[in-house]
Amino acid sequence: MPKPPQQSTHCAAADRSRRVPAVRGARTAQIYRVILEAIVEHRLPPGSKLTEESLGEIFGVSRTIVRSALEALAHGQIVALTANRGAFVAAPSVVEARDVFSGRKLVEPAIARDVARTIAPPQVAALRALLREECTAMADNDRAVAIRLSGDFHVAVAMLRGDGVVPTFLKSLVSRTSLVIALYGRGAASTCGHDEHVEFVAALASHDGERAAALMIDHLDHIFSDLDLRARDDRPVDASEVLRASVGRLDPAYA
Amino acid sequence: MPKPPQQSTHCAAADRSRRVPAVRGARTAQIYRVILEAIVEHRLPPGSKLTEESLGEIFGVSRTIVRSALEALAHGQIVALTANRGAFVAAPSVVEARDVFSGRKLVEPAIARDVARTIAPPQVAALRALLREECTAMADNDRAVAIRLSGDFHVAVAMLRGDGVVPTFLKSLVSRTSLVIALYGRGAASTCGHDEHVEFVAALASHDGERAAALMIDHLDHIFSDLDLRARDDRPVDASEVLRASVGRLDPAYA
DNA sequence: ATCGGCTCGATTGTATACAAAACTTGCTCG
DNA sequence: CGAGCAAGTTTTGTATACAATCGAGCCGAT
Repeated sequence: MPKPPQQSTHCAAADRSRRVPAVRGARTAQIYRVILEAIVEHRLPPGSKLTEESLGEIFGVSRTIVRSALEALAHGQIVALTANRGAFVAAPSVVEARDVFSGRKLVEPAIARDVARTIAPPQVAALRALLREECTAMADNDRAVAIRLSGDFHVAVAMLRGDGVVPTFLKSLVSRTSLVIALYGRGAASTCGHDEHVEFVAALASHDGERAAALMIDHLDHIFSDLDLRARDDRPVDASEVLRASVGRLDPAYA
Repeated sequence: MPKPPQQSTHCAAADRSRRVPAVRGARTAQIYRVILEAIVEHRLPPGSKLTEESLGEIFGVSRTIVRSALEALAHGQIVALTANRGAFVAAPSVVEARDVFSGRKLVEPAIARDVARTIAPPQVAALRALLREECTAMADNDRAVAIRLSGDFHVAVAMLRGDGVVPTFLKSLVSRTSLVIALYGRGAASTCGHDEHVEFVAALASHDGERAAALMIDHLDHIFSDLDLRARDDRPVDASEVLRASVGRLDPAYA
């Protein structure tokens, strides 16, 4: 009988920038990441069809790998799988949209309270650095990146308690929030909670957990109330085009 | 271009008892469920090897399906995949064990506060019914079922707010808790928070959110402090045997 | 006796083949 | 002109084949 692997040293040391949920191969993880990023940055709108074979062609792998990545994405509700119909970028219903925000409103204030207690100056500085990036992106009118950074901020706050289940959960909620905004967001309002982020960091820095929690709730309410919850029909986009562009700026391995 | 599927009506209607995270086929879901149950009920101890081919033989499917189920389980950290080595029942490290409890202590009190506000008499009755089941199982000395029901109780509380992301997250934490107990639990202490459950329901019934939250924290602390966090080496068990038994009591389709 | 290396068997990683299902298109008929 | 049907095409679902990798056991050298 084979020996079990040594106990996992938590979430091991070195991964590149963003960790990816347990996905077997490196290639699967790569594809997972590229597709997720395209979705989160609104380059692939909700409802877009993700055909296994064309994805496989783009990434230079067989459907086997692509399927694995799609299943992983489906697990996080980023992609919807329909039997015999295939994979589509998820289009959260209004009910699901409410659910995502209800989840965030449950978890994030609790995180804020926790973090406010233990946060140290260098961590405050790190958050402020993120805010500056956000600011730059908004100044450049780079909407896609601004959306992503805005989400990254919330995740970064959660990660101050260390990586773990809660940050992972929040990551998934943040990604889905991006989908909700893609579907129901109107105009620029949804992206620019920037000032609210600044104020929130101030509350954290002064160890005022209650205030931080309250600000977080307001912030989430604000984003939510800026939605127009009547179904939109963004017309789907050709996934091949979008992803082929992504592959351009990847490791040479995927030339 | 194919039309995207209609927006998901939240978490669609009919599944059998327990829902399963987005897994494509019915067969994959079935296998997922059987393995998960065996793990949660401690019939498959942490570290057990799950060989694709033997599982495939047991369930009468090819490795393709088994792999899919294993990947889904790995996504919830119930199973650990190691490159070129295969799948093992996860053996959470001490760090991970702490993380799981820290996640639960963050989320469950918040849930409790929320539920206490809105709970109605029939829901209280439903929880009490669950408690009676728990009691029965403990009286019968049916440890495996008692463990599962104890977890089910926590999930049931979360589901009072409706199905959604938070209950799903909690389900995953509860499953992992079961693994932690399998590894580090000592004696019967870990299972029988039964009295604490009773008291907790009383707090909910009287709409005392603060008390319910406090009781929940105590309860989780109690379970956690009953652990012996020095690594145990349960010797792994033959997965084939255990699962073959499970298959016995399944749909005739898997004869 | 122990350590290092080698070969063999077992198991996973990936691609591909084939079957089933769904979508498309074009035709017929009302 | 539109609805309905039918063959053909595309795409998914599953099994299987083959290559790559890992671990175990054996052997020989120190």
